[in-house]
Amino acid sequence: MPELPEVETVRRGLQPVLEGAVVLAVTLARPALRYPFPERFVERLAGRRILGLGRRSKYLLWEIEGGETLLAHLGMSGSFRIEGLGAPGSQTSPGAFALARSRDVRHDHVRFELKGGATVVYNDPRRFGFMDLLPTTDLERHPRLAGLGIEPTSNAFAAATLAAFADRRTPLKAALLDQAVVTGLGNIYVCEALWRAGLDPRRPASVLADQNEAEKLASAIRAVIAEAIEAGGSTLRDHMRTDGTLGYFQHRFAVYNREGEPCQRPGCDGTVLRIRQSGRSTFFCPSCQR
DNA sequence: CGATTAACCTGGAAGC
DNA sequence: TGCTTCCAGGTTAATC
Repeated sequence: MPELPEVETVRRGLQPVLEGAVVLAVTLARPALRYPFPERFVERLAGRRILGLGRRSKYLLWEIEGGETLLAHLGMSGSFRIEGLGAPGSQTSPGAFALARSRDVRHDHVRFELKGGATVVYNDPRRFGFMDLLPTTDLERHPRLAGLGIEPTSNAFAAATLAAFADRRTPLKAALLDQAVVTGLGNIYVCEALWRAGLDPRRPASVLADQNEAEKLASAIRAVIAEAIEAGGSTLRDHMRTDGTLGYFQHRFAVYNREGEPCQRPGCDGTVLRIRQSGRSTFFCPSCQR
């Protein structure tokens, strides 16, 4: 499910419940998700306080008292939900699950019981997600985090970041999906950002050697990510917030999932096209994306 | 080196 | 009502 905006939405939903909370018990329904759970996962968490909840790219980082960090990735279909919270307005609305992919308790894989009565449940039908637990001091060296590029939400991200592609002939689409230069983008937001920038996804990434194009694309990425976070992410099938409500940025897609529809750019009479690039669908308007 | 493809898994939608 | 095929917000190992 999740690109950066969806993971950030989940982080913001979990933060008020997890930050400062003490883990009473952890229950695993199976020995592995995509990868096995780390050694003594349950024992290393039980009785500990959660100090903070961060995010790097599409990874959630739970800072645990005692110097360890829990790393969680949602894969394609992972979600967290909160149970047992009495606070008004934070209860899961009964109809909410039915709107996203139907939830099945068979896919509840991890339960974190917190002191005070709340339980955080990780559900993941496809099990492409995973969790790891490691000393916080080793975090940057974790194989999954070590190669990640700049966050598009950070002040460090600019047109100059994209100049790294100046000598790359790979298509723009593939370049932006690669997490090594800019990190956090996935299939949806790459398509949307390239449409906003008016760039053809098939163009060689070396087009970004042009300062003008790099500026346009950088601000398109920045804007689409910020707007999507603001909207609580995009719900296609699985993504939901921790209270069970859905993201709504999907209603603002210009091209993603809009094959055959007229291009929304004022003055453009093109039609949204779907093609296949490196095994994934790309949506774009061939008439105004050059 | 760079660039596609297959694989990991389940379930929903579309086609016949 | 089936039964089959395709497709999905990701990542990575294997294969050109």
